[in-house]
Amino acid sequence: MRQNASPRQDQRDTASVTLQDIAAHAGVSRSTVSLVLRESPLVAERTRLKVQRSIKALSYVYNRGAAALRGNRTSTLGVVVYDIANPFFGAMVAGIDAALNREGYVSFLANSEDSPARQQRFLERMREHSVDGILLCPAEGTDPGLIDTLNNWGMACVQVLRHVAEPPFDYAGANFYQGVCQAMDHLVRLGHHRIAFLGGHSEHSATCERWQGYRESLEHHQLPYQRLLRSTVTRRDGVEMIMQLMAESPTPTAVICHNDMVAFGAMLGLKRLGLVPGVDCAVIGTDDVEEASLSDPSLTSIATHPYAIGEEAARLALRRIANPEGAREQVVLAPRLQIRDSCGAARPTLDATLANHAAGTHA
Amino acid sequence: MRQNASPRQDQRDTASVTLQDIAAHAGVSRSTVSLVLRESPLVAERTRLKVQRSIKALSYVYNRGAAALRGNRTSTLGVVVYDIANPFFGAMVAGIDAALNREGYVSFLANSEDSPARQQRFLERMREHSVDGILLCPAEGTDPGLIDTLNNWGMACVQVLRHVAEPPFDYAGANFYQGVCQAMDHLVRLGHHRIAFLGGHSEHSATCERWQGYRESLEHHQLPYQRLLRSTVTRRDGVEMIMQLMAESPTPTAVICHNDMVAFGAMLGLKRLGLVPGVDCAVIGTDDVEEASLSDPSLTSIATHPYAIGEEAARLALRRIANPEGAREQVVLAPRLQIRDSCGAARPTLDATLANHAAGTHA
DNA sequence: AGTTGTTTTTAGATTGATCTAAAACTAGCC
DNA sequence: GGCTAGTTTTAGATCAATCTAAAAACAACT
Repeated sequence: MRQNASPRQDQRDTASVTLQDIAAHAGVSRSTVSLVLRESPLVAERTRLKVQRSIKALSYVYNRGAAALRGNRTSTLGVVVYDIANPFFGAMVAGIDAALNREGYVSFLANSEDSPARQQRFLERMREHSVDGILLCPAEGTDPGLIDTLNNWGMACVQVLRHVAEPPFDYAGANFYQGVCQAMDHLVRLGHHRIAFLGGHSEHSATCERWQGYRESLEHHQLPYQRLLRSTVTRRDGVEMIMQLMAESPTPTAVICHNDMVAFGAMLGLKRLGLVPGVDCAVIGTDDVEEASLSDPSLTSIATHPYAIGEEAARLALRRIANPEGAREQVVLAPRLQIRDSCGAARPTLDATLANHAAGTHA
Repeated sequence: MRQNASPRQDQRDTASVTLQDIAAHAGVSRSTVSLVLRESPLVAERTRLKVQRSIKALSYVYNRGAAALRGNRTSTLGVVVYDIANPFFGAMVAGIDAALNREGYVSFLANSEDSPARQQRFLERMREHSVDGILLCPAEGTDPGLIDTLNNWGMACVQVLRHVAEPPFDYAGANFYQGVCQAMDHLVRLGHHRIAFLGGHSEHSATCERWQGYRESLEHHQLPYQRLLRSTVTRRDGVEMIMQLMAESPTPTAVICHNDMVAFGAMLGLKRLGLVPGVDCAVIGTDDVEEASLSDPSLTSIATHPYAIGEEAARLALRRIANPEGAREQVVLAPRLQIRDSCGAARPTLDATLANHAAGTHA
């Protein structure tokens, strides 16, 4: 390919200008050019400039594949989420992308659709591509041993949002426990006594933490009413669960939802029943997605900051890659209760409505 | 690394079992093993089995980086979107992922945030990683020459949803023109005469196509009322635009929105004004995102099938990679008008409302 | 057995960077 | 000028695969 090195033909196989070519052009060795590229302090200022001029002149393109073969960094990362169509994950991926971009890293993305088999296939492919690390939102049913396996494969692995492995692991997520407690405190302060919790997959850490927050809060405030409905976490589930609850007796006066999708569903369900969210029943969501401020009524939500979680997870992965044997870290962001209209804090009619409901059931 | 080849130590640097090792174990040459891996018909059945047994026994991992260096396929693709937090793009990326996964390809994802500079940086990085192709939703303000540049770089480039280049190019998207015409026809059939169009960035192909559909449809149906509001395309924009329109005289009796987010905003704006979407003003969205069926009222929407577009775009890219000189293709999916409650088709009160409005203004 | 024609297999070069260890320069000093 | 110490530069091996062209194995014919 090099033999036809006519001086001006940079249109087709521009792609194959190599270190050797630069070296020849600048009158130095291949090794020197390599050092310049990697900004080594070893090379003298004069040669550095000379080489950089040649690099420009020949419009050289760094071949990361070749570099990765000899070196042991690919500057690539794998990202696994289980539902990329969910705007929460979209925001998280945007955060990951921004943080990696700053450091010259680039990421493969896979959507596991919560299938451990799909997840496994992707991870094996990542291994073939020798990524430096993995950001993993583990699919439901992921074997806890997977994290160790990944480490043995020589990839840094940061679990995000959910975790499945045994304690010393890298993790980035939100403090869901604390978030639910804040929401509970707020509702109790508003005078609610019958508070239900809607949704959650199964025994995931992220679900457990929320449920634990709910249960401990009930205990702490000595509330006897307890209603915890498990389900998948779509808008549709929200509709169905609220309808079920409202058919029971006594009905709850407030519900906290696993995420905002469920909360939107719950509000819609209330409307279908002719009830007013925030008046007849308070609704609090989790995540504070953009739509929360624009729904009717606007949704009170436990903000979990997906973009920031993505950034933190990416940064942690880069730290682990730089120092594989360092102590494992857990980055847990504090949530913030974003108060809006759906929990009725702003409505004067609420108290009366609550009193009404309460009268029908409890002493 | 090979020197300490103790027979049983497969825990740490398992990662470095190489073709050479397999060859030694199976008693054949490196070349033969390579042929087996690539499922070449040249190798005899017996040796093939023998080699495959050795591959299993040593738990070999294919090194795609090394293969890419010598060969000329990396089995990787770059995907550029401008807003991954938008569920529409989430669904599209899920479609891409599914289609690539089937063919053993894997994709780098970048979020350009509609910045041509960010987009450019990512594409240069992709070039360094020598991806086989790019799926590009061009950022606003992308230089039309970019597509040729990418082709000169030796990457297949498929534009998705928007296109900026001169005619012979690869593209996958929806027929937005046709979608808007369908919506217009439907509204006219319901008796609407004053139909506005809400939203659209600037001179993107995807926006132009919609506006053209709107304008030509007005002409075709000989409707004198024309109101086309440009804006970014968030829920908030929908609120603002509908409020502006409803303050004018005459007011529209129906609006078609650039996407579902704008439509949700428009419905919310109507409610804030004390009006009922689908009764006082019909609202039609575009995309048919999952939430459309669950809003209040449920939203009539021009379904554009993002998942399918993603799949088609990925498949087209793979075709182009297999045959770089083949004729360029445009895959344009037909939209389908998903009729629900927000355009009032189901409400008996609509006609009266329309008559009412019409009386106030026209002959 | 020798020739021909397939079918299999292989040695050795190649891809484009990095690494190691040594060589080639400097400058400073006796 | 010779010697040391420090700074720059470089040759050559290396990473793990693929490719090319030729060799080896085998079968089928005279």
